[in-house]
Amino acid sequence: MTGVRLFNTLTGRVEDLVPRDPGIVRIYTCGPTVYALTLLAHLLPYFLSAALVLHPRSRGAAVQWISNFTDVDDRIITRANAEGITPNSYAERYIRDYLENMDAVGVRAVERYARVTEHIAEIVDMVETIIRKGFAYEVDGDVYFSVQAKSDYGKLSGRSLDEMVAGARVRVDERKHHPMDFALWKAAKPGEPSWESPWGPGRPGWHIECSAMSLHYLGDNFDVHGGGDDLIFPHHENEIAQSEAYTGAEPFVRVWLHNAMVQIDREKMSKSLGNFVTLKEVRRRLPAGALRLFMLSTHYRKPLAYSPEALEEAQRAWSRLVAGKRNAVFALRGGGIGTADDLAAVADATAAAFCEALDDDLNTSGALGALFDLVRAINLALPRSDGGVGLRRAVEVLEACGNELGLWEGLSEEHAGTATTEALVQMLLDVRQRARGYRDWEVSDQIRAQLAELGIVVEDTPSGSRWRWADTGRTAGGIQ
RNA sequence: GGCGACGUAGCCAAGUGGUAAGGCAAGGGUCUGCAAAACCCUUAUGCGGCGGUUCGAAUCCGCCCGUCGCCUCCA
Repeated sequence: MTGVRLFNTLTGRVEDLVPRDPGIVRIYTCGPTVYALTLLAHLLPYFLSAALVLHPRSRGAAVQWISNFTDVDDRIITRANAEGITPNSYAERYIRDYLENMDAVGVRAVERYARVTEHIAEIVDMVETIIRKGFAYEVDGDVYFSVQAKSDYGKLSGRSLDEMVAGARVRVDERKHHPMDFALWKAAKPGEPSWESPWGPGRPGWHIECSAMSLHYLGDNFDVHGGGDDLIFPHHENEIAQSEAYTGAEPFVRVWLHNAMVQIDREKMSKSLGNFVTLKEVRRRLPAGALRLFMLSTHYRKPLAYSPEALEEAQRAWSRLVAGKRNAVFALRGGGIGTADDLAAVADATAAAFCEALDDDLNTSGALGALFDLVRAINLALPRSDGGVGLRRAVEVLEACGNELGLWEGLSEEHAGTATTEALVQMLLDVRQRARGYRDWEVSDQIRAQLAELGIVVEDTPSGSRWRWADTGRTAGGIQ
C-alpha cells in the first residue's frame, strides 16, 4: 500500500495503488519520438509522473521511474535524409533539446531514458518469442502481431475488433491476416537504418520498443504506465497485447495512467496540427515553478487550456505562494517579537490536506488550494509571530509540499551571486538606509530603481529592508 | 457512425448525497514617505437544460443540449 489512489484506464475506476513489490513503486512514462522540438504539452505527463514519484517518496517509499526516447521512426529517417545527416545525429539533436528542457523545468527524478536503438537485442528476442508462441507471423521480412490471437484485444480502449474495422479509415494491407494487425518488425527499405534479425535486416515497429524496454527495466506486471490519453489507442492497446503475449503474465501493467490533452484555442496542441508552443519559448516567459502551477492547477483528467493569459494568471498566483514563503522565511530570520501563534496546527492541517489530495488520484488543484490556505494563515500570523515553532513548521510544510510539485523550481534564491556582489548590494542598501533616515526619498528611490534594473528587488518592511534577485526563467538568472 | 471524457461565479478551478475550497480579475477599505508585500469587505439561494430517486443532490438515475479526445502519426 502506498496510500495513493489512481484512476486506472484499464478498469475505469479509481483504485488503490498496490505495488507488485511491497515498498517500491515502478513507473514507466511514455517519452517522445524525437523528431521535433519539445512542446509545452509534452510536459504534462512528466509533471504528473514526477508528483507520483516524489509523493510516495516523501513518505519513505522507494520509487523507480523509467522513461524513453523513440529514436528510430519514419519521420526521423525522412527528415534526417532531407538534411543529409544520419538519423542518429538528427535524433540526438532533439534528445538534447528534451533533456535540457526537462532539467530546466526541474524534472530530474527519471532514472533512465531508454533509447530504442540501444535495445534492439531485447526487441528482436521479444518478437521471436511472440512468433514462437503463435501471436505473430512473418511476411516478406515484416512481422505482424495477430490481434485475433489475443482474445482480449481492445480491453484498454474498450472497443471490439468489429467496431474498429467498421470505423477504420485506412486502406488494408492485403498481406495482413486481419486489418488491425500491427507491425512488430519492419523490413528495411533502401536508405533506412537497419539491424540484423531472423527475418532479415529491418527495424522495430512503433509499439514494441516501449514493451521491450519497460519489461527489461521494470519486469513483468510493473505498477504504473503513464502517458497522454491520445496513446490509449493504438499505442498502449498494442503494448498490452504484445507484452502479455510475450510474458504470459497478466496484467502487463497494473495501473494505466492517462492525462487529458493540453489545448490551445479549444483544440489539442500537437506537432501535426501545427498549433503548438515550444517549451523553450514558454520557459522564457515564466519561471519553472509558475509553469508547474499552471499545468497542475487543473486535474490531469481534464483538458488544460493553454493561452498566454492563462500563463500570466498562473504566474500571479504563483507569486502569492512564493511571497508567502519568503515572508515566513524572512520573519524566521528576523525573529521579531510577539506571542506564540497557532500556526503549527494550521501547518499540520495543511500538510495533511495536501497529502490527502494527492493521494486522491493526484488531485493537484486541491493540493494547491491547501497551500494557499497556509499562505493566508502565515500572512495573518506574521505581525504576532515570535518566529518560533509555528512559523518554523509552516516553512517546513511549504518547502516540502512545494517540492513535491516542483513549485520552487526556478526561484531566484537559486541564483548564484558572488560574495562580492552581495557585499556591494548590502553596501548600497546601507547607504540607502541612511538616506531614508534623513528622509531623502530621492536618493533612496534612485538606489532602489537602479538595483531593480539590475534584476535586484528591494522591499521595505516594518522590520527593515530586504533584497533578492528577481524571479525569471532559470537560465536567465537575475540579470539579462 | 462507434468508443470515452467533460460542462461549477467575469475568468481558472476543487468539491461525487448533507447544504458551494482556493486562485486570478474587479470594486471599496486598512497599512505604507513611495513602491512591494499584506489584511478586511463585496462578487454563484446556485453548480449546461428538463424530469426522476431521496428528509436532503453540483454530487445518484433518465433524456436532451454543448464542448473535447480517440477510432490515422501524436504526451
